[in-house]
Amino acid sequence: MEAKQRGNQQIDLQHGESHSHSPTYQAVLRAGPRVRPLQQAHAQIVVLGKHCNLALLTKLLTLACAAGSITYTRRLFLTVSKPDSFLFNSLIKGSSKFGFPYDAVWFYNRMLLADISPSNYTFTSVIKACADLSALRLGRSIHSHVLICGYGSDSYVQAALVAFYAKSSELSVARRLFDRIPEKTIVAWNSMISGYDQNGFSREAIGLFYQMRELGVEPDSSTFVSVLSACAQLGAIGLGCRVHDYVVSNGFDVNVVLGTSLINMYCRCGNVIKARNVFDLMSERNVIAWTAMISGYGIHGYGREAMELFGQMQTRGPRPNNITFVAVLSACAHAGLIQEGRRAFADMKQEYGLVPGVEHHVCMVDMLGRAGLLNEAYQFVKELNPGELTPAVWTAMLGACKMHKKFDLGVQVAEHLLAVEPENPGHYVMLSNIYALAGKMDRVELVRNMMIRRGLKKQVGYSTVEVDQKTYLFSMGDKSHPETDEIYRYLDDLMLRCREAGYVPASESVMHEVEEEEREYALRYHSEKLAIAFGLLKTSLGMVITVVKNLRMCEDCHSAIKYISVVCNREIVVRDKLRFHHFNNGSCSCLDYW
DNA sequence: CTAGGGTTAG
Repeated sequence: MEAKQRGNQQIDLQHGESHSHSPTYQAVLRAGPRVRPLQQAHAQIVVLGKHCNLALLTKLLTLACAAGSITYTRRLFLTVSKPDSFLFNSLIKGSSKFGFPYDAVWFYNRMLLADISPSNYTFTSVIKACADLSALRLGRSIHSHVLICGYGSDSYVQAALVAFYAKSSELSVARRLFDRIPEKTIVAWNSMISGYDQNGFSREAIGLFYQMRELGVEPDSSTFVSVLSACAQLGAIGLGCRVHDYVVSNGFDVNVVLGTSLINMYCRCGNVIKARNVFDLMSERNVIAWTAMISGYGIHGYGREAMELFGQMQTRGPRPNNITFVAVLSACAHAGLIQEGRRAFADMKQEYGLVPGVEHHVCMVDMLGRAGLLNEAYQFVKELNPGELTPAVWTAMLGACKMHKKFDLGVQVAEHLLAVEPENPGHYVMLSNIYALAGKMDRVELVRNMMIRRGLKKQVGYSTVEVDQKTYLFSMGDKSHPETDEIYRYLDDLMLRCREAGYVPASESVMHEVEEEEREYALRYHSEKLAIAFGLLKTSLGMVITVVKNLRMCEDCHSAIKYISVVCNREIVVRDKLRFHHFNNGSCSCLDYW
């Protein structure tokens, strides 16, 4: 064995190739993360009989992985006779870093089979792979390997574990682990904050951020990204602006990720102008940044601006991808840009070779349906492959039927949906609304009863409004607020003034409320009306009121708010589940098209 | 002989 090693070394020395400056090693480095040049370098290695040089092979394999060819990497790996821990660690890290989590796990298993002990470095990478796979069971067992091998207090491993449990929706486990870390690194904090954010617990994410600040821990750009995302979800522009100020005044570099996060926050908090400012100032803009900005215009109904930016992207920006086209098509749908939408859908397939998915189909049906082109929308649906006829597509078709009062087709579609997704309360609500519009009140009652019998409840609607950087939450008929009496009195008075100005409340028949109590409160006290009343009470003239609602707005509220904007002479902005409505002087930016 | 980890955007 010793003799053999020495022998190899002698050969290497002969060729002068035993260290990193050898021509072969240089050839591998020059090849970089590109498959073809790597194959050539590999050929050279084989020809020179250097296929036993592990250092060389490790570099080659790492680059093959970085080149994105996991098949080539694996093929090369099988030619290595005695892989060592260094090679395994490099491979596991590379596969998990470059998006091959399955392979990372596979290499990890090979490592164990080869009886090579994993190190803390091994664990960080393989745990990340488990996180990417949301592979809870596997991750748990690797967690126990960690403890057995004595790496339970390695700070890198701990942060990776926190992120892993959070990504596997085990937030309480993640939190318990996090709490037990005596010296929390900034990455541990970030893992927990982003864990909350990614699971929709925006308030918890922000709460933990405040806790971290109180302990004097300095945030970094990754912290900001998660906090801004939480602000975006909540519509918390106050905190969002403060984070932005902090970033700028402390000289943080607004990199492409942070910039995109800011764009998203400003767009979803209602300030597209500031979002565009950030976009224009960014030194690097990738496809995600462009898509975020286009999508931002889209949700505000600024279809022209969205298409203008998309045009620029096509001529001098990064190549649009599937998600870009979701943003483009939905912008077209919200703004009624039918020609542009049809064109984009065709370009997506023909010019860019992209395959439309469910979301694109939904956008198309939605776009055509809203515009009243019901036949074309229906034709579009019928031309889809059976596998593409998802409930989401039918739901879009149903929305169009309801909007344009296509009774027969609407009932047909709704009944189909009820059969496929009997547990989705939204379908019942739609069907009952369609019956109500057709004046078939007995049917309305029937659907309502069916819903009750199946124990289904309409999703609870709530709205939030920010006053003095604090957000207040209201739900329908809510009386939990300490100033409830004042708010209700003010709202009643306000609606009276709206009626005098010509507002006609929607008839009760079009409202679908399951509980008796809800019916009583429904019209007058929908959550957005309460939130707006509170906002008007607490802010001075000239201040814009911004409300965030978790569901779509009903037509009655939409009409009422138009009147409120007149009688109070206020600009009111409402973000509903899908888009923004800017109410001013009695009209809405969506032009009643939403 | 060879590097070095975990967190972050649409």
